[in-house]
Amino acid sequence: MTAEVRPASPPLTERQEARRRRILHASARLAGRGGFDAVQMREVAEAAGVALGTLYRYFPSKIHLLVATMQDQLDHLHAALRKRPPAGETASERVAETLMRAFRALQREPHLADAMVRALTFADRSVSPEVETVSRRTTAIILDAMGLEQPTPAQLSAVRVIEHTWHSVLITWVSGRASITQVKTDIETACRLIDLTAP
Amino acid sequence: MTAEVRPASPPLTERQEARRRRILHASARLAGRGGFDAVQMREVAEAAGVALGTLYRYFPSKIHLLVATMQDQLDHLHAALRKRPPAGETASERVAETLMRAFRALQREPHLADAMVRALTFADRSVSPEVETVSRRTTAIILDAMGLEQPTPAQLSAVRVIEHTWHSVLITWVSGRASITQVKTDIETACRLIDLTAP
DNA sequence: CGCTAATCTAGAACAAGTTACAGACTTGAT
DNA sequence: ATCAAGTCTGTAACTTGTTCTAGATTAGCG
Repeated sequence: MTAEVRPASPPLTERQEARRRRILHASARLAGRGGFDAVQMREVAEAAGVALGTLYRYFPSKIHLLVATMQDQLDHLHAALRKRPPAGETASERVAETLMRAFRALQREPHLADAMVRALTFADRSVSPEVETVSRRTTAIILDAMGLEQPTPAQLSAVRVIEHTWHSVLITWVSGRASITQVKTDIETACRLIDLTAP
Repeated sequence: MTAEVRPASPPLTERQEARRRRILHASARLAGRGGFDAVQMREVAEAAGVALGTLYRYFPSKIHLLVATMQDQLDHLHAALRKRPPAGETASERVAETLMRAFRALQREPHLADAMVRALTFADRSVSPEVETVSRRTTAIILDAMGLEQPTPAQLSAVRVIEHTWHSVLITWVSGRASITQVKTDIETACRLIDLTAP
């Protein structure tokens, strides 16, 4: 019920690392079909070839599991983005371009997006550290796109608002309440804040 | 599993209206204690003096119930805001002031806020109409604060981003990942977008 | 190798959201 | 006032996330 103290996790053995991978893989695969609801802990455990208790030892809840899945996907995305950086003239264009590229990646797996986004926003305090990690990685991606050495406090505020918009627009998109054009407009609108802070 | 077609709901008898009120009241009271988890359907039914099946006839899921609870609270808020409109000079100041007032109202009942915000963002497609209603009311509150007759498309975009920021910052606040000062800063930053669209 | 602690497995058990159903009660129209 | 249709009640069952337990396996160490 309350958050656990997380002592710096001991290094995993090879077989444990493999188990962890299998679990995350199974999670992503099931999510890729029916979304959040299709990720059922018993099925994940079976697909990963581990006992239910073991699954819970690795990921203390379904939300933890899905947030970890998201961390994983974000890593892939960040790597892909580094390979081909955005080409826009201004910082705000580059950020918007980057986020739209991320969005198109999500569009390719809408069910997976559903599972990850719902888990991320439903997460309670016990998952805060993991959600923070996701947030930091997102921030890093945006700052990368801006291409700044030392962002000013005003710029960091703008980035925060852009991130809020990003998360919330994803929610409305996965729940079918926003069209793809709407997503694009909202992201671009939020990105204008960057121009406001660097004239 | 899939969304139902909702035929324009027939008018409720007096006793039915009373039942509905009792249910919403019980929901808000339980939420006011332990938040989302404390709103347990069996307990709501018992506290409202209706059978479990009846509760589900009025609100087809826990999420529907909590979103309806939010609609209810928003109405109260909107009424209170109309009585004492925001006093700021510029539109963006007035919007920021209004949202901060709403935020202070939520702070007074943090558990209730938790329940409503979590439900709102976890809602899937089957709850879209109800969530849309909440969104429209929020938009109305913001437009009221701006005090405009005919908002331009650009201004409507800005309002959308402000709303995204509002929802997302609430999520981070209820999950303990953002301080109250952070909330204030983020709201004010988003509101700057309004100035950008009306020079 | 042989021991000990940690980990893993299989499966039962529990909790809360949701559904199903039989019988009692209301409502509205005649 | 009576009847049919719709609603409500009480209760059990079902589903899926989560916890627990007893015994098998594994890892690390002397």
